[in-house]
Amino acid sequence: MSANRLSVEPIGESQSLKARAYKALKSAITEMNIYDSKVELRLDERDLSARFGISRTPLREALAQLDQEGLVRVVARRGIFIVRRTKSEIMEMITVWAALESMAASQACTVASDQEIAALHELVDDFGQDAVARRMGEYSDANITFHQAIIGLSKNQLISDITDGLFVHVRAIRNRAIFENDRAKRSIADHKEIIEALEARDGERAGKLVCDHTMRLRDHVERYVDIE
Amino acid sequence: MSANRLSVEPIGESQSLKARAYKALKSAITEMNIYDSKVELRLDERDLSARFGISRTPLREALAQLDQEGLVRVVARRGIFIVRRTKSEIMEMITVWAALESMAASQACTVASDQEIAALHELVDDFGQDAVARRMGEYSDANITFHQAIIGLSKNQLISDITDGLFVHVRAIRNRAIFENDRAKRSIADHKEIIEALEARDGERAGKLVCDHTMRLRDHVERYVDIE
DNA sequence: GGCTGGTATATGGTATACCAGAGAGAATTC
DNA sequence: GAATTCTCTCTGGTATACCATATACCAGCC
Repeated sequence: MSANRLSVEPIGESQSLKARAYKALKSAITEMNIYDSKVELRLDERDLSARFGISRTPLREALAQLDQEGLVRVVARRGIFIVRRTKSEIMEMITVWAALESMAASQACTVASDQEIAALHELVDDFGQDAVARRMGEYSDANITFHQAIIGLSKNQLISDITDGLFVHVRAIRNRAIFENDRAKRSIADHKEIIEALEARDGERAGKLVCDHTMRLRDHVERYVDIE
Repeated sequence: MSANRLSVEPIGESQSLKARAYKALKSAITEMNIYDSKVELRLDERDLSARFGISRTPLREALAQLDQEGLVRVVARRGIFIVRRTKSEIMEMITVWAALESMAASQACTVASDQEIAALHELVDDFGQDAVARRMGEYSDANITFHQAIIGLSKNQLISDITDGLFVHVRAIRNRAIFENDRAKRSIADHKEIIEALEARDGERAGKLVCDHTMRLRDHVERYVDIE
């Protein structure tokens, strides 16, 4: 190591208080099981600012951002409430997810490299039938990882950004038996088929497979998941 | 615009200053031709708050929201800048638009009423060949109206919200010869075909037609529109 | 004369005080 | 005792003062 040269990265890059409050709040909200029983859905600006050790101003800006993202709803002189999405809103999100990932898969066939596509195998193979028997939470995460990977192959940053926003909400109901065992097995078969289409550079087929796959999930949630 | 029309706001004062500042700024930004020559792209918080007659606090919140939407970029101790999207960003937006409107058309086949679909004819027929010769700006607006109508038929609020956000950006480059005469004629033919598919309740075909139609626009912009 | 380092200022970030309206519970009326 | 009104408090909205730093400009040293 060249000790004769000063470290080029003293940086520090101290984030703004707003950004830090935003991250902290977002992860706190997404971690908690807002669909379970009687969790407190109300927040208080002054209380939060005190607990974060910052003033209300940057905290308010963070809350305003979360409000726009739909994680929280700020009501004048009433309070700040963590929002539970309705079932139909979840349906809409999955529909948008299906449309965008389908397009991403289609595009990936022309812009992704062979290595990138090949890398998808790991995301599926690591999760054989034994693993399926593990906690569904793990499978759910691996499942979302796979889908995010496909989206990433499209090199379309906007699609990635939008779907990331959606996954935050969809993940919140993952524990509600969306992915039970049978679905997991079927899901893995679907995933392998999708990879095949990508490897064959068949954009139309890849798009259709992805769309159908996700729309089946949508129908499943519609039928078996009970929210509210 | 009809200035003699009654204000749609029954009360007017109930909106927060933030909301009003947001609306005012957003319309001001979207109206200006930010891709033209040497427009001033820099904003100043204090100057704006003075001109709006409000304090910096609600103005800053409005700006933060515009920042998150991507219309503006707030840089600490540097300034606030109206952002010009890059060409590749516009490409991504049109791609997302294609994916979502395609899905919307497909869904519309099952959830839209006959009357709702029939109403689409007006949006196309009112714009015959004569009208095509009018200012392209008008056509562009009518064009977007048609697409928004299809999206509305899907009854998917999320798709409407996302695409509304995209149209704001796409409209900003509408004057840059996206829709020249030939394309307009072809476009109208496409639109009629789309309506046929919807009337036949052929979701798959409607989706594909819409997708192809918009992706052709994408290719056109890719080839002929020069940004930056 | 040109580079270096200090300094003024412009600008977004943050803290804080105050405002106004919604709600709950006390006070009042019948 | 029940319905109504009043008041008090709690909460988000707004105004304002101050803070920290990026930038430009200026002075001074080589």
